[in-house]
Amino acid sequence: MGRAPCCDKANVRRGPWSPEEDSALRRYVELHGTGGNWIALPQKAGLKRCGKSCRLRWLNYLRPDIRHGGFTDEEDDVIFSLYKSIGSRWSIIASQLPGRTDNDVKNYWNTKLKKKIMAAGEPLITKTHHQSLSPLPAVPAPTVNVEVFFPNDIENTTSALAPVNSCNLGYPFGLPQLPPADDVSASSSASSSSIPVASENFDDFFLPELGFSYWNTDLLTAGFSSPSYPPLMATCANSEVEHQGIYS
DNA sequence: AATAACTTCAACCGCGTTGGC
DNA sequence: AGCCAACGCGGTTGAAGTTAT
Repeated sequence: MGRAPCCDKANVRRGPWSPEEDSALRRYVELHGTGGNWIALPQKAGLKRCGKSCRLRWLNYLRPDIRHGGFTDEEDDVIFSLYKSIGSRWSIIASQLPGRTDNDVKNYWNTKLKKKIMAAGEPLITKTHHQSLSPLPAVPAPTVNVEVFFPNDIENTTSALAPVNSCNLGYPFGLPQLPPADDVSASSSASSSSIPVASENFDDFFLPELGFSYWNTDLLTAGFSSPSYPPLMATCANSEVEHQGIYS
């Protein structure tokens, strides 16, 4: 037995959205918000559409902050860099590109950027999502020292040495929230004596063969962040692994 | 001008995750 | 703790548009 369908397919419209449907959905969301319930929304908005379809249409096309049009070279760089690091995790990649959706980034990668990069002779070495989450038992959880620099930001440039017992070096899921301009506590924490304690899952994320394009989420949470991010440069070294790189 | 081949991207599908009960 | 509805995501599809022959 398969999964139950999310809606009654016989009684919902499918395929491309008409301008009338777009304006009905836009008007409803602008007046009432989504109410946190996409399933109930189409009926309230007078649409013969599946809630899932409404959600997708809003998120990928109708949202006011969506950017349409071609990708810039800077965006290309971000996509390629992140794809190399984390693979096809499009929602995370898109979250670093204001106004772009995961669907946009995915389509752009699959139809244009991948070909462009291959034509340029760049190797497309990456990890799939599942591979990147697989433990690597060959790498023992080490004690590491992490040194942090913010080359473009005087406020945060103070390098900080943060000894941690084990380190979940991972791509910074949820990039650091920028502290308010008058909030000095976040930026000063990077150089304070308050050492963040990393979590236990070092080998969940550590991919030594890719170099240090990974970062410790706990350190970011603790305030190792910069308004000028990227680039963020860091070194990570211990007796068994040593990496240095620039995230950009 | 016709049409085949190719490209683009909006939309769909189904699975994993989350959160409320 | 377990169930289940809803959400969110990544992979895939297919219609529409564009280019080549």
